[in-house]
Amino acid sequence: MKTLYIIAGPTASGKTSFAIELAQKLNTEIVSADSRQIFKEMNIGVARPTPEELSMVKHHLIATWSVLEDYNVARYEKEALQIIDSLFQKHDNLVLCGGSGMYINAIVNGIDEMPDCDAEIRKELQKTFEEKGLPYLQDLLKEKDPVYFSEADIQNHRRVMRALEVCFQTGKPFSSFRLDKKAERNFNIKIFGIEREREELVERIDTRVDLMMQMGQKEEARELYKYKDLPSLSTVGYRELFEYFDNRLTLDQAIEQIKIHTRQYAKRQMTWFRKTEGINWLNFSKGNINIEEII
RNA sequence: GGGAAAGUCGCAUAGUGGCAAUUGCAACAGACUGUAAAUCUGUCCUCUUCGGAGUUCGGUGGUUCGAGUCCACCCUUUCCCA
Repeated sequence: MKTLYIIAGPTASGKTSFAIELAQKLNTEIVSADSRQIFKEMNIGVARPTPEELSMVKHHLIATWSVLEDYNVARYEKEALQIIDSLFQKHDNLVLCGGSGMYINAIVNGIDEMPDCDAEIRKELQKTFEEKGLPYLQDLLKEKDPVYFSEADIQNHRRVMRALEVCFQTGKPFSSFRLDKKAERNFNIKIFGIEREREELVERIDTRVDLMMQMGQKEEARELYKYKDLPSLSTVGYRELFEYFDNRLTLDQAIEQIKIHTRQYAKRQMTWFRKTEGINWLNFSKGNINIEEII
């Protein structure tokens, strides 16, 4: 039976180097589960593994798509699964490493099949949202899909709009597609969560942000400024620098904001992973982890 | 030395006689089925059997039924003139 080793955890916890070590021990390859490292235009700011690291172990789904692309979890699930299947042809074990909880969840539990939606519909909804506000969309959802309306987070305009776009696209309620069916996978899954004491994680985040700046994150962001309104560029480490370019922040303020927002992101990741079923926590703040033991 | 302004719950900010006190940030907890490094929710003086109870607005006194708000003095800070 094939086994997929999943390495999850908050940003700056040390997933990358651990995954590489593990993959080397298992003599296998790594599939990324990172919603931002997948873009080829983003490098420094998303802490993509270095060329050296990438050469140590073969990586997949890193720098493979353009930020212009409309990427999403469903695409990720399909693509990653395909890669995983083909890699299992020649390997007994594989490593999946990343911090995007939803992406990992799509691999582990699957995600219900939903019809594609025209970009036009989303644009229309966005416009309606800006012109008429959330309450209007809430009313619309209540009418189109009372089931989802009663159970969804109605305050979250993203949730409301996503449901509506499916309703409009298909003429059926969004909830009718939400089967919450657990996917069958033909391989074993072992999930490990990397954990660090908060104080240490904060330190690591701060140092990493400073290092990114030294490595030219400002220049990278400048290059991507033209894409600043794309969803993919709505990313910590970029949006703050865009504000600096717009003279809304000083450079020091932008850097400070990046550090704060990265901490908050890490916290959200922990909230997500804490509820992940079957996760084995490895506390890197408390001594060394013996890889042999977890294999 | 003289004059002016200001001190509010971690930081910033509102409040000019009825206030446990506005808003933003941070922090903490949480949600998450196609934007997910996104987006959203709750808590945030203390205690609480969640009904309340007890302490607050630089300090000390005072006026008032009632003071963050008015008065006096003191302390501290900033600015201007020396």
